[in-house]
Amino acid sequence: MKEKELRRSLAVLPIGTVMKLTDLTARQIRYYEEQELIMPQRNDGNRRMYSLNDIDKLFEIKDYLDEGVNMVGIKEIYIEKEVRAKRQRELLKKPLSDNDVRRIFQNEFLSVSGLKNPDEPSFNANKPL
Amino acid sequence: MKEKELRRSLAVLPIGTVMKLTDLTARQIRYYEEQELIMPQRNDGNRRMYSLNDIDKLFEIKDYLDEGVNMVGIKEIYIEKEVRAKRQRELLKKPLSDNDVRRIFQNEFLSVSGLKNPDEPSFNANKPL
DNA sequence: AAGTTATGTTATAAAATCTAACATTGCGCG
DNA sequence: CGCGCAATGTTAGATTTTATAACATAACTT
Repeated sequence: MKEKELRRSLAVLPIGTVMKLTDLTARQIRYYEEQELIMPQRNDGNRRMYSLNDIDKLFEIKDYLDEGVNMVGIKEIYIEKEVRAKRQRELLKKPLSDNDVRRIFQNEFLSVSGLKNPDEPSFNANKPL
Repeated sequence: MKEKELRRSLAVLPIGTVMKLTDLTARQIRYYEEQELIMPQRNDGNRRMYSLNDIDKLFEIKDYLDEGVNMVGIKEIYIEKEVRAKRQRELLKKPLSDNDVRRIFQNEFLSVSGLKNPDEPSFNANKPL
């Protein structure tokens, strides 16, 4: 699946196409970039070029906004996501120790039972960080 | 797989992107269109917009040209291909009669044995049609 | 040698995008 | 209520990309 990942991350779409696909305005798309939610590449002439992954992310952003999450919240969500992804990558490298397994199991259990996961910082979009 | 087909046929790429992906010049890409080998869509502003299928086809065209096939030859190849595809679509609709099966088997046999397939018209790129 | 094919090159016009600034709208809050 | 900020709209002017069309050319065919 390395091939597919590469394709999805190829920056081949100009902003006009992205507008049509996502039903967002250029202003919105550039604003989300300003907020560092997406980082499109630039071509030789300084035009923004987007990948399919960028498209996916824009749809996600749209959904979050519809749900009432603000920019800061969305940023926070992606930071968390990245932290988790990195942790996951680490796990894939080294096999788990018994201790890791216990810790992971405990976290899972707490999450499922509806208790607060100590790893998941509380977050309120309307209160400043 | 209907979803994937749709995505592959979505016209989302401007010619600049296609140039980079295929390593063809704009002149070449437009010329192949003039020859009716590809038919990109146009956006509201009359700019050509290409799909992933178009990209695939351009790579194929490149390969044929490298092999020494000329435009007329490539056109012929695609006409044949389309005929076959259409026939295939028909087959998928109605179950085969015993006669169909025999005929198909025989054609397969002739092809594999290196004999001329009566269905495949002889074609010489350097002779006029 | 002349014609044809595939491609290069150039000029001119139109469309798409960029940045930056100012405008507007809706919402939380003292 | 009225202020302030967040998200988005709008506009202007510059730059880049693409379109069409015409003419040029190199390599083949005949």
